Amino acid sequence: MSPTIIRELKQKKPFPSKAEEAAVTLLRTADVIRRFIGTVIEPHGITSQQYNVLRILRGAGERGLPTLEIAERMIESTPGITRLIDRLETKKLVSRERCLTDRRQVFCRITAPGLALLSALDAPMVEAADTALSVLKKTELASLIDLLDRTRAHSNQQFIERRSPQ
Amino acid sequence: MSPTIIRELKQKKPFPSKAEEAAVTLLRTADVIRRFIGTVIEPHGITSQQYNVLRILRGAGERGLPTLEIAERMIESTPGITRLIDRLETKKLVSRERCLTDRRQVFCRITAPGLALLSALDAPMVEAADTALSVLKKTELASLIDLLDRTRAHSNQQFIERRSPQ
DNA sequence: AGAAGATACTTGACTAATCAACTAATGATC
DNA sequence: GATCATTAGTTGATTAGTCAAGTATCTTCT
Repeated sequence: MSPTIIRELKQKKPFPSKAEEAAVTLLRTADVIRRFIGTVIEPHGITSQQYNVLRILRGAGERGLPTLEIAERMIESTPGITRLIDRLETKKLVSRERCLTDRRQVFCRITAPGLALLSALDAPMVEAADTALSVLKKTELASLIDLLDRTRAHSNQQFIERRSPQ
Repeated sequence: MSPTIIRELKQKKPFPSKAEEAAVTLLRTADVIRRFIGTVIEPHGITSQQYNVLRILRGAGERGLPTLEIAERMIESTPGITRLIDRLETKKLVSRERCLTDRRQVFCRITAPGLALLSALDAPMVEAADTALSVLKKTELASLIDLLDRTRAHSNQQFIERRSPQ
């Protein structure tokens, strides 16, 4: 019964559509979470995006991953993946090597300092997420995840169709 | 029963905490929605952030709003509000005027071309949001909004406490 | 009234994101 | 096996975002 987002953004009129209200609510909530998580990551000298890349590379293990494969796995997609990784390489947190079997590809690997940095962030990150979402009960958390998963699957499909209509 | 986000990001291991999974899911879903909405707005020559400012100013009416008041109402907060509005002024979509009673403040108002641009976007925006969220039933939409509202309220509080601990 | 503090921006310097070419390597086809 | 298309990544130019410091104005408190 309480149109929270309307009060929060000091809107005079209610949203014409519930879907639009949900979209605005989703974007604003994500922004709050993003900034909250940022306060955990950024004091360690890397951005959230760089953290994301390191996590992906840790998950990928010894072999590493080709550059664009990393881009595809990022939480927030970015066309600037090359320079993002340039900065991580400058900080000695990742290393790069051209692939021998397919010389177009460049494999990226996380370094020991990179792994150490991630280790230091593991506990604080879990704690931050727990804190941010601790208002929700277990079942609510599960239902939030489910609603978001379905929304994402569907709107991603719409996004793809809109960009490349056949 | 399906850990969608794990498959999607090609993670090998499940998330150690449900809260972390929810946070990642939330951020990624917001990113998809943001890009989807971007495809509607950006062909009109403005960014999503600029669109957000115009919407706020349309809602504010004749009197307009002081610069920092706009920043507070934005969906995604930005410290670069001055230059964001500079760009809108250059495009003649907003006008600015120093307040006479408090000469520190600068009131921003949306111009006629700004209003026209918004009008052109109203229907497509509602449609985009509807499309993006059309997988969810009415009750699910309401419950998503509720879960997000509560999450945001709580984590925003945590964010504030963490930044300025007394 | 004059000083101290708070507000409301603004600016400068720097970093990062975006888009559109561009190169190099590979694969597919005739 | 030359040609065309595709893939993988890079680079350049432009735009946008971030953080710290600065200026002007107002408020409060002696």
